[in-house]
Amino acid sequence: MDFYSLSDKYIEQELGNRLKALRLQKNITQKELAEATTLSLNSIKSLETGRGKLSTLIAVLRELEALDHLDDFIPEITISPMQLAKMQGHVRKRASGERLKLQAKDESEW
Amino acid sequence: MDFYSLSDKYIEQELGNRLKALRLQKNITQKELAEATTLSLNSIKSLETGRGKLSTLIAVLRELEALDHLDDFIPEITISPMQLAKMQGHVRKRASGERLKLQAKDESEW
DNA sequence: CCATAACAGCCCTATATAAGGCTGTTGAGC
DNA sequence: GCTCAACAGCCTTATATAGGGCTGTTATGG
Repeated sequence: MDFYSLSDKYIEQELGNRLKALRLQKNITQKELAEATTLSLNSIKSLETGRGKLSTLIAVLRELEALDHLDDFIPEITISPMQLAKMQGHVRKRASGERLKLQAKDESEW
Repeated sequence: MDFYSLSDKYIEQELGNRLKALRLQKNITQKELAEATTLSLNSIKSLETGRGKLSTLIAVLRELEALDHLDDFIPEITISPMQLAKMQGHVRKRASGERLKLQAKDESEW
């Protein structure tokens, strides 16, 4: 699946669809999920349409027992000994110096 | 990494930290990232402290070229031919019938 | 050591999500 | 086919995030 060819909105909706599919696979109702997470039914419904906050997502993932792959998603950056040596043991805390120019998103609808 | 033993807040913060590390690895400033995503500097800063919306996260991941692992994170549910046969070709659209009881979160601070 | 860009953290206002309720639709089980 | 729980969608109010600005701190390059 190549997400880069898809719009942000589409990805959000797809994420919502998958959360719903995950819930149904476990045969849990939206109401039950709301109660288990102490969130409102509306928040669960919104999340399954792709909207919502990070905190909502994480609470739901925990209840759906789907937090496991968070590590693959946004991996912890591990600095190899070689890299660390090259940086003389110094870990960068700010971006600086010459950088690639990122192109800003244009006006076209995403 | 066992996320289930960690609080939601901690996980959110950890996620923010990793996004920041990812950005620094690419030597991009928060301001550059804000411009590239057409988000505000404040939104980027908030995201890196673990707060924010799903839409913000996805926009940033796209710019950091980190959308790839979204699939592993919340995989598309693929129904095996055997399962599909067991369900007689019917895909469940609602939770129903007998279900496990989920325990609601108690008052203790997460 | 010095100058400065990168960043954290606060402010205020605009906007979107969260919560709670209510109505209409539909799929699952009988 | 019927019934009713599960769900979608809309409304209102409360709350959190987004946007923009400003100040103080500090990592980084010179």
